[in-house]
Amino acid sequence: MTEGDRDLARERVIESMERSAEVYGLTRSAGRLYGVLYFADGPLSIPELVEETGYAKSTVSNVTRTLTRVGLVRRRSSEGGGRRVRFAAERDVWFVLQDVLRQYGQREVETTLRAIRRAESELPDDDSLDAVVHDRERVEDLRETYEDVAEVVRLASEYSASELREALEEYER
Amino acid sequence: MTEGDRDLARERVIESMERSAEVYGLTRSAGRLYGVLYFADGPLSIPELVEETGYAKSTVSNVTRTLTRVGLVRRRSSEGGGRRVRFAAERDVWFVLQDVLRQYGQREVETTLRAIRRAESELPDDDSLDAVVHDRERVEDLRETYEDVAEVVRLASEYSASELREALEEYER
DNA sequence: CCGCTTGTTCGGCTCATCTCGAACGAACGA
DNA sequence: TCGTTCGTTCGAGATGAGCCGAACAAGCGG
Repeated sequence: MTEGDRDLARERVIESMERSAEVYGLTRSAGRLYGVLYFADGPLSIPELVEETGYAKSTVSNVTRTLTRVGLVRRRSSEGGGRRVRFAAERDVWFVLQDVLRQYGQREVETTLRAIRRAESELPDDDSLDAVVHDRERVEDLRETYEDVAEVVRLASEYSASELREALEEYER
Repeated sequence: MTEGDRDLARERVIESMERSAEVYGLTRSAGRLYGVLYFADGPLSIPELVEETGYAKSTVSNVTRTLTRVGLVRRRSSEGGGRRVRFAAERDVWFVLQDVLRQYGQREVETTLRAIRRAESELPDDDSLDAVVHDRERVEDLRETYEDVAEVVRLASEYSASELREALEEYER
């Protein structure tokens, strides 16, 4: 029966989305909801998602909100005049990953970089103390690496996946 | 007093390491332990780490093990013949990030890719069913993007931070 | 106006995780 | 040999997150 095969294949992918969601700091339920929406024919309402996933209505409501907030899902409110809210998955996966890169990667790296720079500027200038010189070197190393990383993340979030791939494949050290 | 300033600056950086640790799926204590080791003059033993961080001995024991397992810390066992175990931070931050990229990023992406490919091959060939064609397209899109991503992660984990930066800065679309 | 459906919010339950203290095994020095 | 120090392991307590059911607000149709 091909219907069962299709469901099985779909289920496999959705399960891997559950795992991915955890990696990105979301819940497994968020991964599943996104997966169901990803394969859905059109936007789905909350009751439909409840039917499809088995989660409680309140869970679906909360999770869809966070999914919407982080940009993985678009909220198509009240199409057709009804009060019914419908959700559609952002199906461009690279776009989603770019968003993660910006919202998590970039923010995280730049926050760290700020902390490092601030620490560096607050270190006393006393070059006679070995301990201070020692710390200064350590912090400097950190800063240099993080500056590179921040720039890499920034640039990476501006290219498409295939462009990135090309850029790295063409690069000769 | 410059001693206080130095401690403050160090504390700032360590706190940002605590946050980073959380992002990488570790605990705050792991971030702090790593930070203390990062600035330490030499390898530290567990009692010294207890003294420095205020954590219980058992906590330090457990956390240092996971830090060692993921490669952020090296275990210098029994130097000088003593039973005392000493820990040293892997101070090359980019090396650490590369490891994260490989162990988490690459593994995660490739696992997902495998799941997608498997799903694709298990989808029935029945082209008369719209639903199947529909799913096949969806899965194909996923696969193409993830193939690019997997390659990008693989390549990225082979270059240094500055090389990566250069590769992206030089790239003209 | 009333019933029905939809979506949100709130409190509570469960389960996992982090941390601790205590107990234990091991090695070293006196 | 005995006491001390070090590192690991175990069970327990606390904290937080995820999920649920119930109650509530908001529209819509009869």
